[in-house]
Amino acid sequence: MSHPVSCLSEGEEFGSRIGMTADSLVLLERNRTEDPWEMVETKPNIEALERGVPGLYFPCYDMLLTEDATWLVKVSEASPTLAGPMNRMESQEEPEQCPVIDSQEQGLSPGLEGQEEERSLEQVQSMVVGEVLKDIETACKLLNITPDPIDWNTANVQKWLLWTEHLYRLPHAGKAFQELTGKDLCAMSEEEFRQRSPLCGDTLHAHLDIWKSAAWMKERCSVIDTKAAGGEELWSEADSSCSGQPIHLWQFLRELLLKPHNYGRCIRWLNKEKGIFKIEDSAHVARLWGLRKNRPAMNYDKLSRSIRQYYKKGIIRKPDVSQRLVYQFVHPV
DNA sequence: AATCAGGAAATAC
DNA sequence: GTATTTCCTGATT
Repeated sequence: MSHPVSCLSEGEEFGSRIGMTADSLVLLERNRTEDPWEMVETKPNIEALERGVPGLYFPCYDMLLTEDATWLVKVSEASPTLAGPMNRMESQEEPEQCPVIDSQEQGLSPGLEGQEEERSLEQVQSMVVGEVLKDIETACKLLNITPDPIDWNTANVQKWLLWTEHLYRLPHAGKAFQELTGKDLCAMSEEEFRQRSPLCGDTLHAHLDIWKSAAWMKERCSVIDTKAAGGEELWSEADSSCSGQPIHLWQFLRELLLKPHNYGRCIRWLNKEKGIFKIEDSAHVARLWGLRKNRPAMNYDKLSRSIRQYYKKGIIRKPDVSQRLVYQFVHPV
């Protein structure tokens, strides 16, 4: 499974740039799990299958590989939150959102009234792409790196490698890419990746390919959006990842809690209204926090000490009936 | 053995 | 100065 598919018959620059390798696409679904750190088995996890549109699963990949990329633009129109960098807080208010519903609600392709099949296809496509972009954005927040690999410094590259390796249970290959910047990385062919890392170079290359494509899409969408909307209000809902200030632990915990889809197995609400949450996997949460803050030695002992500092500040407290690993936000939102 | 509670000092910004 | 991070002692689950 390691020959790049020359995609996109209409070979304009859009298409060829967007085109992902066959590897990338296989990776997209093979390796996605709800909680990367918890991954025990590699199972296909495409929600389309679980939600009962089996017939559309494979065709959508054909489309990804062969169609021109106008649907990507539609995605950007349907999901303005994807357009600007880091500004999709609002869509994450709904923990278990369904991208298909999203698309319908936001009026995806209103001009296709008669063509149910095409419409469904587009829904699945936008869903898949949306999920990928969402994952990338999540990873960016987590690692505190930019979505576009071209901007990465050597430290960012190492972080990404560490993350990707951990995410997909790859052998550690960071050393082979030690002194490379994102720019270097982006310029490398799949072959060069394999030379650096015979074991997983192709996989890493494929993943980087996905990131590159996503960044390119994002940039294009934001250009379109800026033209259309005058570039205003894209930054209105500044979240912790673009506010410039270093993130606070309580904010970070809130972010994890906001994404049960991704982190529900390591931290979850016991009572969202009261702000009571439970850390289900202390080591895991600590690892994520350490990753975010560049503290490789972070552990739950230290993380919990930081939480306890919040007691006297009135940010977090122990619930009335104290339970192990259970805390409560003093001011639930 | 893992968590919890704080004091105290170190560190990053 | 703030917000942790690091380290530690002792208590609790």
